[in-house]
Amino acid sequence: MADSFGPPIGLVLSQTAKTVSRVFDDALAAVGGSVPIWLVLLTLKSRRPANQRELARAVGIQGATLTHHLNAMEADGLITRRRDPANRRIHQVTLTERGEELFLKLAAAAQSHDQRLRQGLAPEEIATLHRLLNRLQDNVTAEPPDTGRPDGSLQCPPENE
Amino acid sequence: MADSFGPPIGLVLSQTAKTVSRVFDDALAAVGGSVPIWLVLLTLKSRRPANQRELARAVGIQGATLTHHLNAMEADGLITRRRDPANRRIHQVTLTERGEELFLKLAAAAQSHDQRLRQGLAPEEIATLHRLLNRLQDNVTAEPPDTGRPDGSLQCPPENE
DNA sequence: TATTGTTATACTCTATAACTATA
DNA sequence: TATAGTTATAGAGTATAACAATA
Repeated sequence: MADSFGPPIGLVLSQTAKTVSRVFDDALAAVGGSVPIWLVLLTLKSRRPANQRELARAVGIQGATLTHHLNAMEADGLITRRRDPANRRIHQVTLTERGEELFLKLAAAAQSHDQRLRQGLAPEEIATLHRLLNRLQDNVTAEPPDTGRPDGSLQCPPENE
Repeated sequence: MADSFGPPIGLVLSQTAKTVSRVFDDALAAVGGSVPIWLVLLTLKSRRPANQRELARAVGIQGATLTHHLNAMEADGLITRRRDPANRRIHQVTLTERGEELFLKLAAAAQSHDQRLRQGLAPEEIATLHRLLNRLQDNVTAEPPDTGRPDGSLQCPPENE
């Protein structure tokens, strides 16, 4: 593993993300939210997706998984789903007053979390970090080397037991 | 959120980690493993922890969670648990032949994954990435700012080295 | 009583497959 | 038949609380 130069970056990356995510989870939970809720609200506010599939894709989850979250959010009075009169298959997702309020709280928590993360880092360092992280993502999404799957479409017969 | 300078790094970090982790998961699954299994095997091989608590802490999970994984791994014939004659409370975890074999396969997959990740990145850039990621982790583990958790518990668990 | 680990239970996030309803 | 979304089900990973065994 430490073959080329140093510990596996994948390991460092996932451990860092795990630690940081837990703190973020706690911060969002402290004001009554969660990461999926935050991402859904953020996407609704910032991107105004035309339908749920688009929303799911933007959040990075499957449609059924999104439904799962939307059910909970609707039960909590954060959103409403109305059918589009023009195309009644489409459910238009809208934030309620409570949803807007929670969005603000979560946004504040997210921003505070981000400020904390940025402590002691110069803007150029942040930019470098972005660039390097994007590079990792590109490395892994483009051209599968051998064993992996590119976008999850192919199912390599696993040698699971 | 894009208040200070650019998109939240926490978001970029978690999205990158998610994408990269999924590819890594697939790579490990393709040879019959998983991330927790890999971390357990790797820790056993590299650190020879004295007991399960130490192992759990090194992997970054709770003791009960570790038991969960060890049960599955023992059922799969990857490890054995024997009581330490000197202190019969302690279960000594040892890799079986199959465990050693799987370790090698997972190590190869992990290394291949890591090489893929490093593509197009100079050693200095990798080093910079490590430094920046560690900084993020430190920022988040040291001195909690204010937003506590609802149950009032303290948040400084991992200490993942 | 303290320590080590297990069992029982449950939660969150995720996914796939089958289904309903529209078009 | 194709598209949008839901329901049903499942599985992985994690956690807490209560417990047993040992010291």
